[in-house]
Amino acid sequence: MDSETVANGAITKPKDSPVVPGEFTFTVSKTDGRARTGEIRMPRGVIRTPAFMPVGTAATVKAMYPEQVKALGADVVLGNTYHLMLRPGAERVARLGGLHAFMNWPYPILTDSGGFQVMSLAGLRKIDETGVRFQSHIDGSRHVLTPERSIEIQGLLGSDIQMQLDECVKLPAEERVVEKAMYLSLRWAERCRVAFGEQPGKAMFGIVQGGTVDRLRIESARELVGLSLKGYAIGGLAVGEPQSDMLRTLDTVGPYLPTEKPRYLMGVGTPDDIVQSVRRGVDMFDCVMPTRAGRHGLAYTRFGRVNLRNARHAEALEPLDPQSSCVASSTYSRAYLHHLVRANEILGMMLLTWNNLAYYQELMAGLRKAISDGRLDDHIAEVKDCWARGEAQLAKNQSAS
RNA sequence: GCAGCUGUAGCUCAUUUGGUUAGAGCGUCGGAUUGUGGCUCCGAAGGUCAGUGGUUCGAGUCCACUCAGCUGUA
Repeated sequence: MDSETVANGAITKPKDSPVVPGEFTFTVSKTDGRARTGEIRMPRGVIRTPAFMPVGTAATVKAMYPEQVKALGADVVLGNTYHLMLRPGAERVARLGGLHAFMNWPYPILTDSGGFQVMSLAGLRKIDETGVRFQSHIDGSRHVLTPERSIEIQGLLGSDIQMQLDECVKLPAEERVVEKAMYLSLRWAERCRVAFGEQPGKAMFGIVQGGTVDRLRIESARELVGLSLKGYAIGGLAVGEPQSDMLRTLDTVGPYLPTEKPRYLMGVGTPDDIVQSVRRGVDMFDCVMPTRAGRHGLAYTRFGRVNLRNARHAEALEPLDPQSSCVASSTYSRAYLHHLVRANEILGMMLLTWNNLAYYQELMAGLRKAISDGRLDDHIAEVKDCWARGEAQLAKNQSAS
């Protein structure tokens, strides 16, 4: 564990992170098959890729101190247009000095455009060429989000990597629905690019859509690349389709994306999803899995998943992972975590979120090193073997008790 | 002591004038969760309807007694 984070049991003030003026750049230092490792540089810092970005929707990575998130090795967090525009409001965040100062995270921030949340959260929503009309899930108030307004909001927040507004379709869906959403997203990408203009040191990413239809994905990627953006996201995956469909879609899209630009697979995923996607050349990920699962009592570890709600942990004195450098993983007994989760105690959420993010960052660091060393496939085999052995052990303990 | 009320799943309660296999919420035991609602969803286990006896073709339901709890009263 980074001593900075736990010195004297207190969260310490982070060292100032002076903003270094400069361009937004991506350099690949090593490849292994289709996988690559490298760095995205921008004034607020460096993102080591492949990267996992903890999700900090409402200007907080839930149940974590920002200082902890950084100490775990996260170089960038995700913030959210939809949530922040509703509460506390983009203009207010701007008046308060921007999102970085507001949430005490001086490092890079990527913001989602709000398209996905409108699909997954908002009530009554209407999508047309101009944008999205929706009702807030908080108070029912009515709002309009256009591509231009989404970029404006992300600018007010001070986001370093801004996402185009897109329409994300839940799968399975009819092909014509997916196609319509893909073309609308393309037109919105162009409007977002114009609205974003030229902003040194910052980037706007486009989002490839098209469901699991190869023809649509290829068309989407081709058109987007024509806009020569600074990075390309693959959206609309892990939204209900089997993993095999997702991986096949990555295989399809990969060749159409420029190798010198970062690739971001949005909303993914489980450790296995991430490992498989890194092999296919993805550089960036974000997912609520480690944080949400943590709040619900599920731990991700080197030895697979552990559901701490389960009665079998009630008197288990061993920690989640005695070898881990993370305090939450190596010091607290499963019995204690079980109790905290059952009692719905805040500390339970904090410790499990901490453990999960630690594991995710450890997973990414391992993948980066393996790519550097040119032994990614061997490394992945080891990682998966460890999950399998852990879960077999858990099953054995269960049948024994 | 007397009178009244109450007794159904671990808990809080349903169960139309007696009528198929007594239900719900919470809890318990599992599972799901992928560009975050600490939200939510799915499945399972769990009952001698306080007990005994009676009336009836048929009783959680009606009657008697016993037990337990609550309230009032001398």
